[in-house]
Amino acid sequence: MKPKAEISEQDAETYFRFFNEIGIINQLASSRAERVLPHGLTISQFSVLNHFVRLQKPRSPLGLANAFQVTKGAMTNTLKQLEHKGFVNITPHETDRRSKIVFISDTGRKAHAQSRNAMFDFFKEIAVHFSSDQLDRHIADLESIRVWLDNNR
Amino acid sequence: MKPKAEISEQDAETYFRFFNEIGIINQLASSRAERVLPHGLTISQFSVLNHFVRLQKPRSPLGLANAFQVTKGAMTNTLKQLEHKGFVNITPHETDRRSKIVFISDTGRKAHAQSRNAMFDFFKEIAVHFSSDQLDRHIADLESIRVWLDNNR
DNA sequence: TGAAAATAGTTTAATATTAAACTAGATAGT
DNA sequence: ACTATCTAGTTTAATATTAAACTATTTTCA
Repeated sequence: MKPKAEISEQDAETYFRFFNEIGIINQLASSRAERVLPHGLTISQFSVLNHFVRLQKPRSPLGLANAFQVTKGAMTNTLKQLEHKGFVNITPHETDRRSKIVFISDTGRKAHAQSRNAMFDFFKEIAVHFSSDQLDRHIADLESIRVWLDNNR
Repeated sequence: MKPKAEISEQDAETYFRFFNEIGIINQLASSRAERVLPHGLTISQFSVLNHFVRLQKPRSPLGLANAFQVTKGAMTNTLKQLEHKGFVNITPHETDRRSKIVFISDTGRKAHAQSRNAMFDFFKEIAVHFSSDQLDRHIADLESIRVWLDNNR
């Protein structure tokens, strides 16, 4: 049995507001980001490109689905669109014929660079009002909450 | 022309991570909350009930849509389901025949009370690891970011 | 007062997502 | 080696959402 802390109505209100603010920020920031991204890229699609540019390694569809906490079906859809746009190459796995290997293409890299510029512009606008230091102060807590939620779902 | 701050790659990384953590937290917390809510209530539906219990005043569908930053169409859908479950009453506006007035019903209040208990249990689990004070420290900044995003979309 | 513009709500088509069923291929235990 | 189980990926049906078209009223103002 999991331990439970006692909390007051006040406390509950705080938790509720916290998740509420998070929900609205997510909605507003996502729709803004998708409006500035080129080639009709969604956040999901951009995230996959970004993953490859940062990690510099191919990955299976399932590996990507796990990395982004989405279902395999959702990743099938995202990859289908990236492939259709020519931004990733999908090849069969050498030995395991159930599996596939995905990697970013050269045009994909270009699209990623453009996307990053667009995001930069958005961030610059934010930066006028909220410094990266200011946001950085929140990240450690956000991360540990995210990890806890992930381990306790 | 909007002013833009100069930001570094590092800074951009911070902004990106911030919104990324927010996105994942939102996803995990929402799905967890919807799993514990009774009567198959979604977050959207619960939020509407919660609004009425806190504010104690009827409201038009459009007023609700604006309060929750969703489209009128989305609110039509949410209200249709709440009405179907018997949790809200929807009556025509006395004088303006384009408009409607929505208010929570008695069974709606009961469902809300149950929902609140379920949320409480969830919050209690979180509270073992993250105090309301700890989360409270983030709320002011989150709120001002939310407000800025809302005014600058 | 009458026409044009605005407002409230619904409907429609499109989209991203999930859970669950399904297919094909790999692995493990007897 | 055979069978049962597991794994990778796709497909399907359902859902919540948005933007845009549409209907019905109300308001504005010339």
